[in-house]
Amino acid sequence: MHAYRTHTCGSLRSSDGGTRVRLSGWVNRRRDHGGLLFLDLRDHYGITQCVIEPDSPAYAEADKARSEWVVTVTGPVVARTPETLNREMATGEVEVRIENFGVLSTAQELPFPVFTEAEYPEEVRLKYRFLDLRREHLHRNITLRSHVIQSIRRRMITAGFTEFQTPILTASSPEGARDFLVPSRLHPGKFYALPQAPQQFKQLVMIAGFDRYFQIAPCFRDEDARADRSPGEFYQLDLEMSFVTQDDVFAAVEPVLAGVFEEFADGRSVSPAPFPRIAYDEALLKYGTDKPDLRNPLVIADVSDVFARAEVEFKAFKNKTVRAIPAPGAGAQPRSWFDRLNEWARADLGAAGLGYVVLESDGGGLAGKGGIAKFLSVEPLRDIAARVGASAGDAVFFSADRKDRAALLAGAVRTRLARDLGLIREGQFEFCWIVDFPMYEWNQTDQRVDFSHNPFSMPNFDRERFLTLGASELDTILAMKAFQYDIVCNGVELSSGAIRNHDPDVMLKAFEIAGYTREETERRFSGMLNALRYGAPPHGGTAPGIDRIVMLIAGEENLREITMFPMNQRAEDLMMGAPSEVSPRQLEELHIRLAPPDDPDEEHANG
RNA sequence: GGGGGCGUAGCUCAGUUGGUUAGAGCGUCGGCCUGUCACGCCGAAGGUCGCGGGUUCGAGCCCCGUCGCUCCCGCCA
Repeated sequence: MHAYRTHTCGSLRSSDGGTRVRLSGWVNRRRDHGGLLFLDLRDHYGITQCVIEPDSPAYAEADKARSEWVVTVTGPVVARTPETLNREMATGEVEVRIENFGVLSTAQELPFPVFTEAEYPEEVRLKYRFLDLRREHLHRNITLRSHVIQSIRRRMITAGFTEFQTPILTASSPEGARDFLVPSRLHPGKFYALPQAPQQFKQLVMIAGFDRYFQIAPCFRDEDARADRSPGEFYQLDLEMSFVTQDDVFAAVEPVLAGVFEEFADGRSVSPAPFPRIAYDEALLKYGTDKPDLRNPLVIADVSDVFARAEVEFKAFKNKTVRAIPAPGAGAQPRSWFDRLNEWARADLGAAGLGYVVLESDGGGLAGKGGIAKFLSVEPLRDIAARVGASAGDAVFFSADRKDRAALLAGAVRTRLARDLGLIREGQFEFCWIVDFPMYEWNQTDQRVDFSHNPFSMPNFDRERFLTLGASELDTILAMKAFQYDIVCNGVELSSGAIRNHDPDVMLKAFEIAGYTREETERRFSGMLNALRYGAPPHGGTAPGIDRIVMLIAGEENLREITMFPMNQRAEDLMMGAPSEVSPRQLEELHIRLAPPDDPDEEHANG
């Protein structure tokens, strides 16, 4: 007989009846009937009911077993009678009669039971993560994560990509998020940084001639957490390709993502490739965000010109950007529903207010009721209705503000309306590319030009003209687009990518426009610029977030549900006790002296 | 750095207008029970009401402060 098991706890069926087997696992539940003891044995693969009677020689030993003890049992597989089989369990048609019983490991009373999916506080779940991971739901999510990554890797390799590892200890980068720093022992006063992304390395891989690179890459950023943003560390499907246009990148990525989502769709539909391409400006206008949820059927329209007309005398909307959001069927909602939305917009969104009008049929025509209806005569009302595709029985909401704020407010209203009215098409994965991001933006506070997103993106602009742009051509500079794109699924930004700037002259000019002198750019990005001067192929790529892909597939709202050992919101690992203090000797070796923030207790103790 | 929510038994939660000894379910422990599978029945143990201060004859409840968890804003090229 095998030392620990001949079968797993998920494998036995009625066809195994009569076989003498050995199982090992955790005691999931213990049901003591006095004259009959049931022990449900659980391992990674499933649960099998084991049973023993008091006259059995092994009874005394088996009777001691408690929840979550690790035990091993030997005995024959017995088909259950029709009255006693359990169709809820995969192994429910059999049970194992315990003839030999051994305890491999005992367990203290658990801080929370692991055989239910009840909700427990994060603090407890994280401190005892190894117990939480025993629970079916989390156990399944983590296994799913592994399968998703395996599928991605297989598809990437099939598509002709090669996986390479890039360094974890690297140099601090001057742009972007805060770095995690690692002190150098050999170089007093100097630090490594953990990579925020392998951005520069993957470009160097292209310059080195490897053509198609990918990596399930760990990334580190010392920024505050969100439900969909881990503190500290996360993984990206990092990829880069040589001799490609933006469309070539899309064509390579679409089948991989669509394929993975279809593989794990489990009845949900996936938007077919090619995914829709939506220009950044168009996304802000129609959806009020650069990461639109296309499961939401509502489309925003600009109606600024309608309120600018002389005949429309509504001062609050004059000289503002006004966006209209349709609310299909909302005419049936009570007044209180509109008031609640208005109050929400004021309190939560900081809006001055949320205008609305309810559309009614008036003979053959259209009439407005409620909200700002009295300011809208038939003509403007009809125009607004036509633009958002609304008709009698619908309502239309308005956001009015400076252009950027009006767009974002309209986007928030669009999302809220679709949720409240039950319009979101659940059970779908709706992908899109957001393209034509602006290369630069105006920094109102500092009165200067900033990079809008990624400073290493190639401007979508004539090269010779770009090199001669003057500071006075601000309108041209701010109107310029970049070969920069995001991929979005169900309102979740999965990745940003770009066709990179592989031309050193264009890069120096790009930074000059953003206020860097030539010398400064040469100094800060010397490694990259140097490499570009030795024959760099045109190249580009993207980096979809693995965690967010798994979140979408698993249908989870929080990264902790799909991460094996997550940190809490304050970037602490409660199980391992990280971050932790280190010994004076370690600090000495690293040439580090601490200067912690003032601690009143400390002062008191010293004083 | 800022804002919202939460904090009562190991866990999930109830706790009225401030009023006697702070309760229930699950879990744990003990007893009974031969077909359960969320087994059932009986009993027991288990509490710094997050912490500190205040108001009051009296505080889980009211006030002030503080800590922790969480969600959001800032931040995340």
